Amino acid sequence: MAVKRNSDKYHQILTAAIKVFAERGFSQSTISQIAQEAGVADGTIYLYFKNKDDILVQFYERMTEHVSIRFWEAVQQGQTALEKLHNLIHAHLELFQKEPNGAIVYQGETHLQWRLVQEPTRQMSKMYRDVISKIVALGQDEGTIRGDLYVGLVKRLINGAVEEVINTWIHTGRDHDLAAMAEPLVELFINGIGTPKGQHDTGNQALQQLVNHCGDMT
Amino acid sequence: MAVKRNSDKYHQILTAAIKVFAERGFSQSTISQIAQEAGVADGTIYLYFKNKDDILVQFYERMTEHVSIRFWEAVQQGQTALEKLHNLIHAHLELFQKEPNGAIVYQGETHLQWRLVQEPTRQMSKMYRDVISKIVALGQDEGTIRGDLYVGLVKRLINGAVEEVINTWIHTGRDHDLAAMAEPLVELFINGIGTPKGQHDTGNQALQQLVNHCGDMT
Amino acid sequence: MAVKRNSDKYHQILTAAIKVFAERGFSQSTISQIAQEAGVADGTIYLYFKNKDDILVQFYERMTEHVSIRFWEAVQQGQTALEKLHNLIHAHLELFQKEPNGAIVYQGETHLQWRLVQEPTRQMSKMYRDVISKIVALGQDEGTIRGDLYVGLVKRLINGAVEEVINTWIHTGRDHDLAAMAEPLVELFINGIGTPKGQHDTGNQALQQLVNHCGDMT
Amino acid sequence: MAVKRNSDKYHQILTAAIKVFAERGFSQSTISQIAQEAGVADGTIYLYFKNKDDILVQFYERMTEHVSIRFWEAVQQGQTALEKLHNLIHAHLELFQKEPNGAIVYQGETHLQWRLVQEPTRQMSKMYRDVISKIVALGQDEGTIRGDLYVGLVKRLINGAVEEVINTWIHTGRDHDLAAMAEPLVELFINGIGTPKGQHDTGNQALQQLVNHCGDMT
DNA sequence: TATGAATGAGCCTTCATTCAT
DNA sequence: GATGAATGAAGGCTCATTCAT
Repeated sequence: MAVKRNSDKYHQILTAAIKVFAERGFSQSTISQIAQEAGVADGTIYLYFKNKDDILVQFYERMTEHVSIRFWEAVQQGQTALEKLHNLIHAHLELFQKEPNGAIVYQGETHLQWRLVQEPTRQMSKMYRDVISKIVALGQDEGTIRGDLYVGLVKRLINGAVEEVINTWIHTGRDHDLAAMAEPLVELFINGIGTPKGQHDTGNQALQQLVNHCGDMT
Repeated sequence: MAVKRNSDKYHQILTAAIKVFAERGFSQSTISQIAQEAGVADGTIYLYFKNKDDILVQFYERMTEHVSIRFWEAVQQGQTALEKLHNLIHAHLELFQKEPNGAIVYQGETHLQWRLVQEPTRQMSKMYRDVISKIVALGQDEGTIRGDLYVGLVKRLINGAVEEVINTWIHTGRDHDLAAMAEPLVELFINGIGTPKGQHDTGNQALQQLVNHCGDMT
Repeated sequence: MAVKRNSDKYHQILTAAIKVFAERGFSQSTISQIAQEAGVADGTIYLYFKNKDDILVQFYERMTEHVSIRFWEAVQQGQTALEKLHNLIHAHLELFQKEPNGAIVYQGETHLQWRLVQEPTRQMSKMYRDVISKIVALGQDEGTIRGDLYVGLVKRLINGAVEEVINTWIHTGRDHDLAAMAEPLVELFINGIGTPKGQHDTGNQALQQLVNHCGDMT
Repeated sequence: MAVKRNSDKYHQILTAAIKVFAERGFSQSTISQIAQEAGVADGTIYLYFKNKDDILVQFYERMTEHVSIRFWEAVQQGQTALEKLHNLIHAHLELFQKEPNGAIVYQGETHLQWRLVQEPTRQMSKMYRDVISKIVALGQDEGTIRGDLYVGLVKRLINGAVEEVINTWIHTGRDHDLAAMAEPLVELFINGIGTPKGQHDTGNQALQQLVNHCGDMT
């Protein structure tokens, strides 16, 4: 344990572990498989990690930190709310596209290893919410984003949709360009799937009622 | 195996298993824990299920079938596309709210036990896509849903958002009314988070460009 | 246990058990398999047999008794020692040819289930020795069988050869006529594989010494 | 599995296993018993053997090879057919006397674990037949062994008798000198149990007929 | 008598973890 | 630091046996 967490071996093992976890799932992966993938002896792993769980935990901690930095960075590089939102989603997709193993593990094990990764997951969730919150506020200032939004729900809408896009990508052979989905996604978030409002009189009272009613939430 | 799959014991064991799986994850759950929870002997489980995997598989098969029926039912009970969409999402949320353990297992193990539940998962995904597809087509006929939509993405948007809402509910103690989230969700899907289009001149050219560009997808 | 050991069910089960034992070996056979083969419920077996071991034990007891009777009968139907010997071996081969499952179980499990079948096996061995002993004595009286024989060894010679012939028959698909091997076997027992003694002067002193030396045993 | 098959531990475990198998039979033996007998942990066995079956298989393979070498060696050290036959049988008895556990397992499990040890058993059988075949041919050249023999049957005669002698030895406390049985056995094989042919006129026509008839086989 | 669902002890096997080298 | 043989606890699964019907 006195071994530095930045040595080559450390990263070698962590990378190998994530690859194995991605292929077989955390519980179905064995220390031996990780050791073999990393090209080290089984025992060596215990010089860098407290135990098997610890590998996952350290991955989550690093992933959370890495993602946080990258997301804030992406958001800052946009001027308008819309640009920021686009950059956020693009960064999200790009990151997971570049590190598909990390993506698989991150998205797959989050729910199952809840106990282990509770804390990093909470941080990640909070960070995402803060980012969205900031973008929404800016957009509202700009007049490009509606004022009557429940940010918590918007965060779930965006995060859920993005993760579902990533999941589909993972399970369909990862052949298409994931990052390219950022634009159509943003467009859907902004405009919705309904016909432009105010442009025509829908005459459909029930729909208007439902939509109006739905819009009450703040 | 010669024992009926509709007996009391069968459901007793399946229910117990789902509860245990929800609490500890499939891989961390033991047959003994399930047996204890079900109030039967370990060996009894093997009179109703081929092996541990089979419990999960049978749960998925039943869940898929149940959900399919329920979703189509819900959609049929709506007149307009909007009503149908609302009913679908409400049914989804309500179902998982009523059976939180099933929800946890279903959403949690899908990715990890991919090998085992591949087929049911594919069916479920296809069913969801078909439902969305039908609603979108109807809405386009009605003039309430945009014509320039990529249904695959819409499905991911809606499904992802709904599942994220469920996940959040699961991980926050399940205290609020999950089904009540249907209306605000639908409203977001329909109207998006942007300000009503055409009502004001945004003056922000970059945004318009981005949004316009995004809108190209068909 | 109060159930008669001569009812139809009893024989039905015993026959089924021997068939299953012959196919899979005693240890690899299950009560369920036997029950299925016999067309009865698992529990029914325990009305006729104390436990699984008891099935084998009762088979051995019956087999031993049956074989004893048959062998003595065969021997009595011969006049000369040679005829008796031939009849014995023919009966042995014929019996096992008619009941190959019994043969397989009898020959296969004898050594392995030694503890269980010790007593019947001892009886069988003793009976065989007695039969051979009687035949040898008669032959010596007749002048057709050598006087300088160690009966214990003769019994092993004959019994071993016959059982090996049966084993080979079992493991080669049981296609040839087993009982027909009686005559050539007897001929070998009587005349040996050496050239007729006294007919030629072997000139090979070492051989004569060895054979003479061997002949010392009484 | 990556562990050498010639290490001390390997032999330690194999020896222990054969001892346990000899005492209780293969099916009734447990890995724990073997581990305890070998003085290792249960898991250690799986570093050297794929599974329980593999222990038996490896034993058979080694036994077959060892026996083959030893038998051919013994045969080569004899000059005449008779000497060779004697050496073969003596080697057989001596080998099994020195390793009684191996003998018990080898003779006992051959039939029952047929599936597992089919191949080694076939090799052993073929080897034995080849050895006998060679000896018989030599003896016929020398004029010491009859010309009208069916080698297959001779092999069964000799092998069966020798194995029966070994079995009896095993089941009678192994107190007498097994190897010493080689000479009387050979003498019986060569001369048979009948009175010397041609020395006296047996007057018993039926016997002569039978024996003559039997002798027809080639 | 007959049934067969239920039981639970016991076994094979895996694998995280340790430690002597 | 690095190794990998050794450990042994734990889990999935089987199956002989029982017993309520």
